Amino acid sequence: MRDSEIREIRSLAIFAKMADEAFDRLCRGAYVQTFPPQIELITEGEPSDFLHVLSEGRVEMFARWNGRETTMALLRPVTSFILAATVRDRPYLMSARTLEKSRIILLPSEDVRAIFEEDAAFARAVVTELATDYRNVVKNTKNLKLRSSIERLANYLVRRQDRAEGARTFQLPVEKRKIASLLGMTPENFSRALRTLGEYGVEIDGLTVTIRDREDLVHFAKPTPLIDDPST
Amino acid sequence: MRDSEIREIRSLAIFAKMADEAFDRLCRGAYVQTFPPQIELITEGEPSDFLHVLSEGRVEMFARWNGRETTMALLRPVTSFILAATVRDRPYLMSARTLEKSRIILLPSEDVRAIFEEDAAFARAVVTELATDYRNVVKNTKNLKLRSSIERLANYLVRRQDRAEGARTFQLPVEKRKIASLLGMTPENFSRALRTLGEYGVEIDGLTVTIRDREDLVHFAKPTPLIDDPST
DNA sequence: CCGAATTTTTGATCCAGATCAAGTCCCCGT
DNA sequence: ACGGGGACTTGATCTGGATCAAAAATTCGG
Repeated sequence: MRDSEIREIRSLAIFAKMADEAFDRLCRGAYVQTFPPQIELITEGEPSDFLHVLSEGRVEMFARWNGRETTMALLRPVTSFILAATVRDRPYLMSARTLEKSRIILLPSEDVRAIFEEDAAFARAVVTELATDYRNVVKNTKNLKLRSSIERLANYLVRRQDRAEGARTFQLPVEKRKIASLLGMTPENFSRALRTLGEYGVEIDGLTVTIRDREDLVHFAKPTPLIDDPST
Repeated sequence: MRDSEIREIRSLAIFAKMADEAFDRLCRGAYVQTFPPQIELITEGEPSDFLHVLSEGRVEMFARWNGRETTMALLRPVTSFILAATVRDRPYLMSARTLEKSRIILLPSEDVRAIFEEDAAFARAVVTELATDYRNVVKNTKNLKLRSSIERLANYLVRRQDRAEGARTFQLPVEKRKIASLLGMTPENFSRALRTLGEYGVEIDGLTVTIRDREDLVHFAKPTPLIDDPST
């Protein structure tokens, strides 16, 4: 593993405070791999042999049942993923695929669990991470159950604008069909919903979004930190 | 706190392995309260001052947004709830109300966090609990996004029968409207879906369900451990 | 730069599930 | 036992969103 990668991992909240010795041991068993786009990195149901860290590129988490498929999350560097499966030593609940050429760091789950037993700082960080993830999934459930699809889209755009530091114009992070699936809607419905939001000052050109009147959009979207703030 | 209650809490996986000293300290600050039915124990958005343990009775977790409300979970003894909010010292994401007369043990969140910092066994147990909870919410999301409402209901009944150790006849745990909301459907739609499942050998009389032909129902429901097994 | 494949949009239609409106049933307190 | 209120069911209707179909716009490999 490159020095830059080691520093990268180290900077993740989950690894930041653990003892050097433990961190070194974790890195010893780790390896890095670069994948082309559209590679299925992990498949739901399989044993969780590695904790994954996305170092470069883009990854989609998704799930399948009975011939259907839905996007569960879109990841960008630097993030770890499938921590819960690793910790519990249980099969993956979600699958993951690269959306573009991506570099993934693989940490053997056994090592992660072993070091977790020994290093208290690491254990605490894992708790914080899992609690945060848990709360984000709960927020997502509320989003799905309490809002219509157009409301979810409106709030998604508001959040995107926040992420773009409030810029009037910003880019959607991935193709629309993925965002549609993430929000629990079809591409067709997504497209129409976007047009409908034109009434509230949303303009769209390809992946470029312009929010003409944020006030107006927010008034419609009615965001709340209890659903829409990913940090709390 | 009564001796029986102390033993009760102690038997929860999350508290089972911690040091006696730490456990005693946790109990010292704890107190117990009995609530009548329909009392809102906690309200989303409020600071998470206590980790709650349901000792007797029944509790509903629910969430509100923009005048709408949805059931998030139904709890029965003995369970802790809102662990993630406590650990992260963040506002509750869900509200909770008693469905019947209930006894609740309240553990000051500050104590929980303090002891969590000191007692490694407790920290590990918290991780396991959070990872399990996280995975259950993910399963729930898959259930919501990948299945129609009648498929969710069919799988719910299969799970219920499992919980009743496979008995042909068993009782629904709460009023139907709550189950409907939990499954993300209206009471009317719930009622009709139940009738529709008659085709697959489901009979209903009040809260009493009889599964005439489990094979048939399972064939329709297509359960998978990656959604329907709460233990993995 | 061209052609093929994929995504996106638009239109038409369909359907699952919501809403509205009445009953009916059941529980519960007096 | 009776009356009242909520829960449940049933029917009628409506609608958000899905599906089907087919252009239009993009992307990408060669």
